[in-house]
Amino acid sequence: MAHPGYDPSIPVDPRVEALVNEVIGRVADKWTMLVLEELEQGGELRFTQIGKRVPGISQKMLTQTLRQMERDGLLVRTVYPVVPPRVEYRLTPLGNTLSEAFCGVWMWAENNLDAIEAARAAFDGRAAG
Amino acid sequence: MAHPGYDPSIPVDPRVEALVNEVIGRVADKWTMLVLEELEQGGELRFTQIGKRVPGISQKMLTQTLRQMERDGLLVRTVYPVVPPRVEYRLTPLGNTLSEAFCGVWMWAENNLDAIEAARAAFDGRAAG
DNA sequence: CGGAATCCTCGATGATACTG
DNA sequence: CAGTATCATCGAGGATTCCG
Repeated sequence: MAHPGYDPSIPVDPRVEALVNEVIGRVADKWTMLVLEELEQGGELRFTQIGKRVPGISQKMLTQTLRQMERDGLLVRTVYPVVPPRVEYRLTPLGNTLSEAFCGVWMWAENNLDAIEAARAAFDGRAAG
Repeated sequence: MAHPGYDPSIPVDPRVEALVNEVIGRVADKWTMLVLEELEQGGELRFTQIGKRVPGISQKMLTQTLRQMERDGLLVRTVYPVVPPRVEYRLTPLGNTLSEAFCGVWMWAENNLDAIEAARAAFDGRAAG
């Protein structure tokens, strides 16, 4: 991987590499990224609030995403024993650092939207013509 | 989104936001990220070389991923008219900047593998016990 | 070698209904 | 409200075959 500290001459532990890939695959998940962003913005949010803030997510995927994130230590789930039930989600410090790490990608996407659209138009033009 | 320049009081153009989400969804794709890393490391690589370096990718997905990345302007595809065919792929500057942007996420994953495994173990222990 | 085309499967996801 | 459980689908992706 091309990041500081990577040296191709030093073989990476395959188990470590596999786990990194698995973790990347997980956190790079569409819903995970969107939920992460909403909690970063919103602080502590309830189940339904998150659902409203993430357009298009189904209740099933929201539950599933939140469970995985909780299991990975990205957020904490707090149940208030009241009726009706009240469940709050908030990022852990680990979740916050991941959010920061993704910051560069969000900025890249915003900064390069035009370049990408231009590239696509050029590519499609080539394909057509 | 929680990144510099984001202000919730300024409504984001929905079209821009949709496109950002689409781009994020694309580049955050598992295969895209892995191919990006290999090209960042390897410089100019041939189709088969990339396939070997990305364990588990099928020929179909490799082709598909490379086409999308080419269309998005992340890499250039060069065909040498020789026999047998020789096709080289290399990142564009845009591809390089994306790779840099992802660098933070790779580092996060590596640096926090232990924390994630510990969180999972704790979560699973709670669930079982 | 570097694909394109085809078929097929399986898992991710959505929709729906029910519950503490 | 915040889920769980169940069923249905749909498309991503793998396997295979063929080609310039």
